[in-house]
Amino acid sequence: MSAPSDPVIRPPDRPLRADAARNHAAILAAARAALEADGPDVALEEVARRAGVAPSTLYRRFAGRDELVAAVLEDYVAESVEPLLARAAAVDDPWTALTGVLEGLVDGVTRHRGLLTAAKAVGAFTPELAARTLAPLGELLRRGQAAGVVRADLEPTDLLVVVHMTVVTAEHDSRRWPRYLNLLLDGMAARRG
Amino acid sequence: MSAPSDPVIRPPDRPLRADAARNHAAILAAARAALEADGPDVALEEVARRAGVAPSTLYRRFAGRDELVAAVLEDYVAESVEPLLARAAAVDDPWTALTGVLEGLVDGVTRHRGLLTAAKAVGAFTPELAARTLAPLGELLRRGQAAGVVRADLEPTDLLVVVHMTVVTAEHDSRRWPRYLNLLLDGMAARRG
DNA sequence: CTCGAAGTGGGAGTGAACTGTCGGTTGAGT
DNA sequence: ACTCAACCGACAGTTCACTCCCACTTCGAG
Repeated sequence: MSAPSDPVIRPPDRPLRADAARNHAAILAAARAALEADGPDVALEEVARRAGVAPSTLYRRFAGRDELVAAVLEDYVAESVEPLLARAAAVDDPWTALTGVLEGLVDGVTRHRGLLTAAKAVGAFTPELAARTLAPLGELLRRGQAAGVVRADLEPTDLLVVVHMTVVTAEHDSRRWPRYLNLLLDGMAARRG
Repeated sequence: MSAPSDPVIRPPDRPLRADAARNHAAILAAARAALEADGPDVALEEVARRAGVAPSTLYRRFAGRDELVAAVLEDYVAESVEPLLARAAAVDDPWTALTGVLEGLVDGVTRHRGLLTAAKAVGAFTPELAARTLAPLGELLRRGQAAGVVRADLEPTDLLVVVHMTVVTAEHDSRRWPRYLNLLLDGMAARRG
């Protein structure tokens, strides 16, 4: 019942060996690509194939599908979403900041539908992860409402819902989502008195 | 290589025997229920179990998963969607007719997410099926535009997109979709002035 | 009511697709 | 040069789609 070389619980002090780190990164990249190309249910075998490693190696790095998807998601958020949110926070005009971040989110997510679907399926959206994006998003919303350009009854989660709504339109026509986002933005703008 | 008793290609002149027809209906009903309860990937074995028939009977009635899902979808459209469209066509006020049908569609589809997901996965949305709903929908849209209450640049497929957008909000909170539909309807109404 | 045909049950079985594990081997780091 | 982390390939085990078979039941035409 001991753990001879437990792949999951890894002492954070000892760094990965060079080749192991390479594989780790290759698997993450391969998983992201595979989720897009082959859908949210890709076989881990296929991910391993794309990464150029044996399936057993994948299982040594990640305990299973859940952990792999969670890692890919974490990777994506840290690399794409958070910088976007940070840039938006630096924009002066609240409306521009808000629409810009929504456009950026939709644009990114439409290119990672497979990942997001898989993440939902395995429950990779932890409260912590959600909070990390909702907090800055809520701040943008608050600024817009304070400036009187955004409807007062909107909540931070509404913004995620709006992103989700816009993203699904890409299934019908991948190039017309700005049209539908504008439809929603129309509804979100404060009513002119 | 001959076909001793080919289960799929059935002479359309000879009707099903009473018990066979019963099973056919039971399987369709069971499949619909199973798709909701167990998700779009339910095992056909499970469907057969729910229907109270042997797996072999299911395969005798339907060639495979694709055909079963297509039949369930066809059934659903004929039974729920088309009557709804027909009722809306009889409503006098164009705006009421349009919003009513959109609400009805969303309400129905949110209760059949599994079916719709499965249908998408197996490509059961044939152009013919789409046309059967798009034609009446387009007519409702045309009436609204003629009356000047709906934005002129909307197209029939936009209405399906709007339904889809609204339906996905149910994943976040199953009871708040009217809120988001209203957001969209705001954007769809003709600009006053 | 009778009888042939249509339909069914259920089990055994094939093959494919995956997940996850094991033991021997390689090569990175010291 | 030596050792152990990390690798690979093979494989056990599962699940599921779909097929085949045949004795049995049920239907419905005459």
